[in-house]
Amino acid sequence: MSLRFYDTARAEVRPFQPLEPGRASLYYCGATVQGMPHVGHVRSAIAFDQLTRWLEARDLRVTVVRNVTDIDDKILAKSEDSFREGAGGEDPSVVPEEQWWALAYRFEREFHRAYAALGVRPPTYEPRATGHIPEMHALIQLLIDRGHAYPAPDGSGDVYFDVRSWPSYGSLTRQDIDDMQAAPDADPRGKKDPRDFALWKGSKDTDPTSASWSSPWGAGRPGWHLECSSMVTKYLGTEFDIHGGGLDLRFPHHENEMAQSQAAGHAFARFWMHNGMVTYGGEKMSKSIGNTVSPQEMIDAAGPRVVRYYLGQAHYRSVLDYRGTSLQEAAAAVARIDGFIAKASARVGAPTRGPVRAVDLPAAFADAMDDDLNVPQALAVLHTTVRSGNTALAAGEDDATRASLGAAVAMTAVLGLDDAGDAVAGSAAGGAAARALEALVEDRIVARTEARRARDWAQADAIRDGLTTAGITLEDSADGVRWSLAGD
RNA sequence: GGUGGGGUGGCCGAGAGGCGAGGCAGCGGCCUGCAAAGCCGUAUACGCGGGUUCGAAUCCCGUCCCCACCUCCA
Repeated sequence: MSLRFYDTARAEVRPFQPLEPGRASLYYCGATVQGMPHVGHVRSAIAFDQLTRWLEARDLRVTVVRNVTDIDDKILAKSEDSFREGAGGEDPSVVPEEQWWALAYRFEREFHRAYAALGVRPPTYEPRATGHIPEMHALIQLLIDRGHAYPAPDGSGDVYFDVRSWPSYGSLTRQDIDDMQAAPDADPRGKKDPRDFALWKGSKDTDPTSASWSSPWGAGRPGWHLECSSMVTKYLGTEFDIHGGGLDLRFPHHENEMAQSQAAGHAFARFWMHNGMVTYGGEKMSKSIGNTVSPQEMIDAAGPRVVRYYLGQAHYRSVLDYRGTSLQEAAAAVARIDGFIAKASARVGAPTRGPVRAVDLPAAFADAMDDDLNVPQALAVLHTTVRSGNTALAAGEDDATRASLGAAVAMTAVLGLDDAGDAVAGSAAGGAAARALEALVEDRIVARTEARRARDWAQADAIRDGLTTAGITLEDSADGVRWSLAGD
């Protein structure tokens, strides 16, 4: 079977044929950098990182563009708040008297830190909204010329998209404008229809001058949806393969994006892919509810590899409910995989790492990934490989061990576990402290081995218990004693 | 009100007409001086009620419940 993905626009899984043979173009929505990243942001990035890795394994050259929304209402509001008397106070995430652009850039760096820690490879390019004002102006003008946008008649300087002028508005989410529930607090301003959305927002007196750009319709700043349409077209063209993002972006963001791009005459995305939400106690994790867990909290608790495994283990479209025991369970699974990789590498040598190609992977794994990235099923193949590898290892069958090791390492690379943390626990971690630790542990292991040879079990166990208390686990085997740090 | 997605064994989580995915936890065994790790074995699982079928977790009808989106949100 060949590659197939679920396309939100058609609500079905269908075969994926790249627009251009041998290449694929992917645009997915990054963050509005108005605060610290939370787990949901990172899950989305991991999902599209897995997609990218799989497309590459299928021999496609992938161009990935992920935007940074660095100007919006919340960014401006938070910056304004930081100039209030006593701003910040006990909240360490607030920097007093911080300009909006400084705030946006500070959080952009936090996102990069989180992505990097979890092995999300950087996209090919990461454009910022504020860097594409001329492209947005051109698109607005095109929409006005084609009769799908209009400057507000109330003198606000706003320019709106005219949803009633675009018959297929609502088609991405299969909604009829007339059936939609009107927002209770919607401000109609100068809109012809309450569903009309801002392409350009006229400056208000209270806006900082640094957040205002001149335009043919008056000074102002970009509307949210417009940036993506402009940047997609600039970097990937008027038609491209896949547009991704979180499920909550389907409406209104992606609906509006699709409407304005297609109304401008662009074919736009061939596939729309959306990842499921992360919930906490059954409710969507979100800033407005306040039930968020930060990636950093998870990393501190379980290490980056375990967090990567946890967030990437469920199917990307399903809801992922975080519970207190989630990370422990993931840690046990990762320890099993890592334990095999470490022991097998010690026995037959570490496999050479290079680009992973689907044809070199177990067929069942490749089939699962081809089928709309069925990661849970792919993981089952990985675990089965680990089990047979352990059996081969115990039986001293080096060729079989080597085969399982190579397959396991390749599969972890596709899933992105290779870039998150270090696979080899204990020893060789680098650095003076690590070398010192290794020397000390090895010394204790030698002492214990001598005690065991002398059948002095009390002494041998005392040494092992001492190491256990220090968080070091010993494993005896025919090939010698292996040690590892707990939780590593 | 509209539009999507769900309810699978103690827990997580695939599957979508017929050999009970995989992981975690548990139990029994092998291995071990004892452990750890590993291996083997181990489950009247498919929200509820009907129906179709030789056979249904998978199809059909009905019904209950949950989540997301329709306002900023990954």
